[in-house]
Amino acid sequence: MYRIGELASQCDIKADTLRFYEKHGLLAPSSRSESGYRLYTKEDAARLRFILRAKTVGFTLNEISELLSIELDKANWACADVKGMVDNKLEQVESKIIELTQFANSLQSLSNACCGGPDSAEHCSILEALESEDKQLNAKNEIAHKGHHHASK
Amino acid sequence: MYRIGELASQCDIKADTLRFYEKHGLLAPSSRSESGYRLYTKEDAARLRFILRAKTVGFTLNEISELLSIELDKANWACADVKGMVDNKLEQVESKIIELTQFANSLQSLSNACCGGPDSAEHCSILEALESEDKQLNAKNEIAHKGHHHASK
DNA sequence: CTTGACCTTAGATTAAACTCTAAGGTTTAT
DNA sequence: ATAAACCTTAGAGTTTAATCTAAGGTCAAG
Repeated sequence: MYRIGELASQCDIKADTLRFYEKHGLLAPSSRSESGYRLYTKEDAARLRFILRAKTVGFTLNEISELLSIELDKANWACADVKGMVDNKLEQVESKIIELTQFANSLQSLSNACCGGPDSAEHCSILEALESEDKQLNAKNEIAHKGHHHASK
Repeated sequence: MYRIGELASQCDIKADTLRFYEKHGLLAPSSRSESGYRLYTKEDAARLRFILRAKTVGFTLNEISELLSIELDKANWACADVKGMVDNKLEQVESKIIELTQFANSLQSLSNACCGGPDSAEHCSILEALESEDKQLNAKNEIAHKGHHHASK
């Protein structure tokens, strides 16, 4: 059982942020002490790490709470509904991975093009890298769109 | 050459957002028409797509402009500086990819655990998936930390 | 037995990233 | 030639996600 300050410092956030998440339905402590202190379990901590990870990869708190609501409502949902919702989110995550990978490729090719020496970087342009990335992107999209429809948003 | 509204609707954003990006040094049109209209080139559009992609994968506008400043200043930087900065960002991108992949694994295992039928989802818990994900995560970190130092932040 | 580091609440303030409003100039379509 | 649909600026308003403030209760160490 962690108290609010312990959990906060463990996860490198403020206690305020935990109270904020609680107020907005993302994470409530499993119990309270006699004196009313919030008491977080290991499971609460796992849930928090999930929230923080989701945030760093670009999900909004609303999207995250949508995801977590699957857990809260599980008794009231049919398994098929849950699966649908999860698969939907999974598609979003996978398209983010694709974008990030393209992003990484773009940076990698810039880094590769760069001599790394003491001379001016006149000929190391991120835009040059971007342009080649866009060409790659278009090529990949053509392949991707052959196989399956991508109905995000 | 695109005018502001054309580029905006092409990229599914508001013209306001383009003016905002200009004011904050992220993207200025390459030229103006006689009457003062912003005129964006294909390269400007590529830069915009880069910005938007970076945003969807969780970079802040500040981080993005730091990235793009490499391009603007390239004549004043040594190639080694550019390479260092790019490699630094690349590390951030790669750790985001790792986090997203873990995220995707977690969702995938939830989806797999789910019978997908009309029964209650009582036993399909995202937390169950998260817990196994955390175990995986710890195992992976141990492996990852053997090979190389990870100095993010 | 009190000082300092915790905890509580509710509500105000901040920062980032838009988004809109006002007041007006320009261009294209009929 | 005039209305609709653009464009301009400057600045105000909104949303999201915290972060801080005020006013006070609790606890462990000296």
